Amino acid sequence: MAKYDPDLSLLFHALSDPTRRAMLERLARGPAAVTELAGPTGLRLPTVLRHLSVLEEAGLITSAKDGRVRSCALVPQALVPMTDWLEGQRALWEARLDRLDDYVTRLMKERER
Amino acid sequence: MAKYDPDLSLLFHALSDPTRRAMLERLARGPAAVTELAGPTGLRLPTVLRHLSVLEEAGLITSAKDGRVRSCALVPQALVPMTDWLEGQRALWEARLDRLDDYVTRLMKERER
DNA sequence: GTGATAGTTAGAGGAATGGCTAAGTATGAT
DNA sequence: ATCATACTTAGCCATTCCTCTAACTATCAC
Repeated sequence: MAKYDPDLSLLFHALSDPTRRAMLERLARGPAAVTELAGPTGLRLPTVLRHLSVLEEAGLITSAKDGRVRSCALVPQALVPMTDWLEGQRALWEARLDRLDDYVTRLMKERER
Repeated sequence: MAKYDPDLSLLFHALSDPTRRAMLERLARGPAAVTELAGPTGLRLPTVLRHLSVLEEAGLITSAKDGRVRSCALVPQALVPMTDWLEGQRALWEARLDRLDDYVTRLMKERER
């Protein structure tokens, strides 16, 4: 089992860091240069660059250099594999929740007698 | 910025490992004991236990001991914070995609003249 | 109580992560 | 040509992660 899906792992890992999520939230308002993304984080540039490369390797952002400025932007479709997986799970999990409800309900009815 | 939301970080981190995702997928088919979860992974028990505790600390599963067997089960609502965040982002990202489309369309119309 | 079963705890080791400084390169402005 | 800006690269350090072995505890079955 557990044939590993590098895509999902990279994606979930990329989102597991609050700094990176904050960067994505900033980028949701439009493309931005590296320095601009660094600003609110309080982190040094090399550190920020590492975070950006994690995001880029996960396919969540693209970046291109224009003159001496590197501009970063979201890759909108990038969330799809994750939302698909979560959606699939949610469906199954809720089915289980229903069965649990049934079970509890049945238990309580037993008690009432 | 980046006021950190430990919840989301724990959740995304928990899902970033293929072994843990496989365990969740197994649990989606119903509760299971530790040894049963360990089986398909090929990992040693202490390793499996560590994965389970990551899942449990993220709030994705619960476990309870009955006799000498520990039974693990999903916590169905646990995915909600993640899907909420992703849904919020998706909305913003797609808005950006629309604007990009607009932009490209406009560019192409300019070219046509 | 003996032995097998199902976890559990403690600890070690190597790789990956997240942060830094220091020193580089490339480009725009004067 | 000089200087400031905007990254970029290289390397260090502490911590966390994933996995293991070895030894332990707690049931259950005889």
